[in-house]
Amino acid sequence: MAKTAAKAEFPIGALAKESAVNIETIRYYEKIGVMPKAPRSAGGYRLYAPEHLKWLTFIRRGRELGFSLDELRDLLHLVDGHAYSCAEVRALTLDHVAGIRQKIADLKRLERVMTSVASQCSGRKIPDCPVIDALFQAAPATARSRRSKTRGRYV
Amino acid sequence: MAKTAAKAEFPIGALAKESAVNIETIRYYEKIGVMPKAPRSAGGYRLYAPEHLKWLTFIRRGRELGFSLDELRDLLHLVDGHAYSCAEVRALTLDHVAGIRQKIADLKRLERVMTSVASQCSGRKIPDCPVIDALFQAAPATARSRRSKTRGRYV
DNA sequence: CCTAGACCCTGTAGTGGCTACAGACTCAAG
DNA sequence: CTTGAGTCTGTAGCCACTACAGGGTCTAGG
Repeated sequence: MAKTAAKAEFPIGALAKESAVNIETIRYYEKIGVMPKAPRSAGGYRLYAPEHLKWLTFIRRGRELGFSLDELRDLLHLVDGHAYSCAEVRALTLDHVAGIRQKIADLKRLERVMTSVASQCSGRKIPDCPVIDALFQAAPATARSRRSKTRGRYV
Repeated sequence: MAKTAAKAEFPIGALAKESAVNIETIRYYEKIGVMPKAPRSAGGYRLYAPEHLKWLTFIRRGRELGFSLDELRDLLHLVDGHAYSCAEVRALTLDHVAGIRQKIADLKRLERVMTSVASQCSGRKIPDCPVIDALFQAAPATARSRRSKTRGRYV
């Protein structure tokens, strides 16, 4: 446990448990450069320090709040270099909120359509279902269906 | 235009234009069995009839309403065999609506968190941003973060 | 010292729903 | 017969993981 090493190193399994992030995901994060490369033991095991846990927690939280790994990488580089201003970060965040609002609006529209269509269902065993009919009709214009960047289907 | 063929056959490009679905996507749909295999011309071109357009419109609409291709395949097989009851379809639809509501709720929660965090930003150029601080803190329990089936990140 | 078993390693392939290419072929008009 | 638009197949890429296979390492107990 104490050899020549720094304070309190731990292997990837412990980091996974602490952070509630999968081992494979951690390795993946390292591979794509979202997590820094961990130093290795003589046998090739990754060795982590508390900073890594903070870093990973940041990523997990960010993912939960809907940031992409790309965005988080940028954010982390900003933070790591202490070169960020609160205004920068807020701008990024508000951008993000705008995206979320858009998604909520889209989903609400969807909910309205689906509900109204389903409510017309008779429940009888005939091939005359309004849901099916609705699906056979082309959509009315579908405005705003290609927003750059936020191109995910999210549904 | 009229050889020995049936009424009004057209190639994939026309179908793509009519349906507003990409050519590649149509071929992909055929490959994975969501679209039926189209008959071919002597030279190997796919030939489509109006039924195919209806079928594809159904898929596009369904996708816009958030059905997965799997769900649509089932739906289409039901419809194609005329074996569906309106009740069956309604059940599937309402299930779907429930999923949408869940997503809306999640996104609203997200929006609230992000907005409140961003609103605390001073805009000054110091390394003391509440967004960053929030990201460094572990999430509070994160209840309901693993709902089977609806496992997409949707954000 | 040896062994068992828990842990870790790399690399590859799969998920969903497409999109984008390369390189070859077909078709219709001039 | 040529030209150029359209089409063909097959493969690889996107995102953010997840799930293996087939090996190596570490450590506690005998």
